[in-house]
Amino acid sequence: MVATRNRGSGSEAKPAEGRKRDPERTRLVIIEAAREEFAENGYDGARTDRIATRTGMSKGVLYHYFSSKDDLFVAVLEDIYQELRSQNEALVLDEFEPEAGIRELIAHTYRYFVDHPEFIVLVNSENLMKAQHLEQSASIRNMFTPLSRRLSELISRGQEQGIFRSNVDVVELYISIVGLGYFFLANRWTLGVVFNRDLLGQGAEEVRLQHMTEMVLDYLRNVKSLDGKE
Amino acid sequence: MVATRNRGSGSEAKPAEGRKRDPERTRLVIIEAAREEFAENGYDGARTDRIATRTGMSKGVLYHYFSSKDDLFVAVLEDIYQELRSQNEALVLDEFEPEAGIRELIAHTYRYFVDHPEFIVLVNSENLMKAQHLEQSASIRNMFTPLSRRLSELISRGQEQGIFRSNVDVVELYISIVGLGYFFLANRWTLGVVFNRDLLGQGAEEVRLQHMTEMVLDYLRNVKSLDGKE
Amino acid sequence: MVATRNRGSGSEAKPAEGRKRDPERTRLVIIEAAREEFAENGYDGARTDRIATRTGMSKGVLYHYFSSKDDLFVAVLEDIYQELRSQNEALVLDEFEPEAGIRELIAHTYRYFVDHPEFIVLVNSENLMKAQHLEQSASIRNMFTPLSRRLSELISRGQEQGIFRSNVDVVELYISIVGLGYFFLANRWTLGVVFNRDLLGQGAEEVRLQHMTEMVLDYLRNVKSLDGKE
Amino acid sequence: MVATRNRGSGSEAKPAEGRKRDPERTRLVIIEAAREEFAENGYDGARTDRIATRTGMSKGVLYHYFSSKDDLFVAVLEDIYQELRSQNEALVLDEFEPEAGIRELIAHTYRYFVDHPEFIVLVNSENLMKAQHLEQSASIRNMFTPLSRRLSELISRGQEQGIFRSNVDVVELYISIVGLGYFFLANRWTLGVVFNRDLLGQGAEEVRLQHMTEMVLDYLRNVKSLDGKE
DNA sequence: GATGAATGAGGCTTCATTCAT
DNA sequence: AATGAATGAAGCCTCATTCAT
Repeated sequence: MVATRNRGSGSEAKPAEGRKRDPERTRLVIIEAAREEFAENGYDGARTDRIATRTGMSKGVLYHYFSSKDDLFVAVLEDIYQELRSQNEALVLDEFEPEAGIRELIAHTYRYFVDHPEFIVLVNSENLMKAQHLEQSASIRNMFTPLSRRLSELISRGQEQGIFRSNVDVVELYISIVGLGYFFLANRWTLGVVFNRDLLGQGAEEVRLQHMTEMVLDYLRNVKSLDGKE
Repeated sequence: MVATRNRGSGSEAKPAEGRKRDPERTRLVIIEAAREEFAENGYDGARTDRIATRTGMSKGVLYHYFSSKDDLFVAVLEDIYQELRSQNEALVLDEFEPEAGIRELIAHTYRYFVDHPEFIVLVNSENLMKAQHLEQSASIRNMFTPLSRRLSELISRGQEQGIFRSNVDVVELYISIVGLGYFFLANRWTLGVVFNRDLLGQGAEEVRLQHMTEMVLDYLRNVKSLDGKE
Repeated sequence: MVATRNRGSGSEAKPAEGRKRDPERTRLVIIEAAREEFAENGYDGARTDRIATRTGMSKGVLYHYFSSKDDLFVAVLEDIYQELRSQNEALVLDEFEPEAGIRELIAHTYRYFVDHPEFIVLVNSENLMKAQHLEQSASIRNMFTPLSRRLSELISRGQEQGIFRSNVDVVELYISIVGLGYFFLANRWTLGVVFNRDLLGQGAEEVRLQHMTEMVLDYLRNVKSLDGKE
Repeated sequence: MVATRNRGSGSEAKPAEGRKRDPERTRLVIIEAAREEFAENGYDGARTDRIATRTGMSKGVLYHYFSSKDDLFVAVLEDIYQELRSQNEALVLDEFEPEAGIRELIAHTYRYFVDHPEFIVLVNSENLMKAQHLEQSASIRNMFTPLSRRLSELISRGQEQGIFRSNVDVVELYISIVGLGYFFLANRWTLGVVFNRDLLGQGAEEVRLQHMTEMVLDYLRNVKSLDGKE
């Protein structure tokens, strides 16, 4: 997202052509470039040289703005998490009926991952390193608790209407919503090989979305409580 | 697994003490060491030096048995997929009632990931590289179609008994079964930060298993078909 | 010294607060900052960034006043040598009896080095570079010949009074006077290690001064000439 | 010295021509090359690339033998101090009459510095860094206490014979013996400029030796004690 | 077969200096 | 005059791989 991404004009990053000496902008250009590089190669596979090349500036500039590759990685992570969160906040769940709200949330979340495949690689990298960067980042800790709360309210409304089950752990639910899409998108290549099925196209993506939406809703719907709890 | 891991004698890996010149064994020791190294650091983060150190042998030996780091990585991947598959095959699904069979499959699969966290890192690494190694590996392509078939049979039995829904895409289902656990286990660190919840302990692991089991079963159970299609 | 250091008001260096556009003053502030930086790190270890930081001004200013790091180093050297010389000149040797004059000179010189440890590092740095900067500096060549002359006069008086030996090479003598203190002060750290003795405190400094004073005076005193020349 | 330097054959360092794969020798070659580079440029001015070039080997080799530039510097320091000490030990002071012994010690020490100008630069560098490397080196701490003892014995003999003064601090004395030569040799370039005298040739070196020998002996000789205290 | 010394390309970072503003 | 962003050469160090022994 790089903070003000797409704000105002549809302006675009890259070498900051035309404008010169705009530190604010330069910083964003660097984060954008780093995001691409880290996304394509992971943390260890990323090269500071290539990040510099992507910015169209010299390598030294990176270090004028960020103290190290690590520091830059943190900035990229903060940026992309910020972006995901603001995407989430753009979705006003309380305008929907409970089931429709869930459907929206699932689709919205999934589409974010489809549109921003960088997120997956960056987050995988960070988990490989046991979240050592995120833990240092004040801006990220607790970042998703607001979303938890809003989801919680949605579920409550559904429960009050008698259409949603009781005993829903919102965090577990959200992890499932994310995980069902994330895992598929992240592991399409190996999954495609072991099942000998083409999972890379848009068709496969839509099939997945439909499947996972059903699964989540079947879990939430109240009917099963009749069968006795599980 | 390293192919014949723990098969035959209860012999154990490492420097192959006592025995000399057992090429077969040496090869396994190397794969074992490489597996650990790749698992802790990912492909790019792994160091051939450290792999050598872990084996207790010299670096030249690695290159005697494997032509490159890439080659070694392929061997490790083949080994661990082989292992997962044989774990799967140890689970004889047709001995179970349909629902119990699903429960077993979910738990079995999940526990494999819990016990072999290497799998996750290795597979993530391979997906970062778009499965370039796996695609070269004859032994892996189609590796999971047998499992698909067996799962399919289990579902069919459930459908015949009227307890499972119709219209189940077995591959999608299996991806969900795996993904619900894998995603959680792989991303525990960042999830823990953004939700400010401790997800690392065994308690959290069990909660997860229970949640995902419910979700999958709720999806499979027939009741919902009454509500009209989803 | 920075030329007019502490001259006139008791004003002090640093960011030149309050006053604006005082090029003369700015120049001095820079030299002062550079002196500290070079003194702490030697020529190669010094950083232009840190010099700028010490001045509280931007790096561009340095290059406005001095054309290069080298140029700045020359300015610092000239400044500190100027300072040493004016310290020397403050000592009016002809007001003393010969022996007392020597004692004063030794103590005065030594105390200068004690109080200005920068001198030692700067001069060592310059010798490492074979005095390439000094040789370009017109203001420094011959700088100490006045002192030689005054020392020479003092010795002559002593010789006339029959208390000092004949055949004294004044330059050699001055080098000894300086060297006996300089070497100790410059190499306290390694000497302390190899002799396992603490040489860093003020106690050790005073012991040294006394020892070297005795040595120089014993050399100058006439008595030995009785023993036959050496 | 590089440990076995000049031992056995008159073999010489450099690229280890002819011989291949002789780690022991390679290590010495590296230390030799590093010694030259550090001696010519000081610690900060030295370049690892140039050290590698001097060895005739690739840069990676340095790091196969030493973990860092720092580590290499320590090795060089240890080597040269070892060398100085063994030079010292080659001088059997108790074979000389007291005064002759002192003369020998002075000349011996001075000539070592003349022949090994590296020593001066290395030690100056180390003092700039406050002996941080030496303090970590077990082999150097206390290295000169044996010499102190031997010098002490020589002085005692002189005192017993009534030709040397009492109250001699051996460490101070030794620092003077070293310092009178070291300071001159180290600072010839700047001294030459400020006194406008050529101090670089062999002539100047010999004049210096003579002057400093006189000075030290005049200090040690007993006569002055008649004059009362100093 | 086995060792580990040696290679050399390339990784991350620094730094004196320049230059647009 | 002054700022500090930008440059690019170079600095220290790493690492997969090769090769003499």
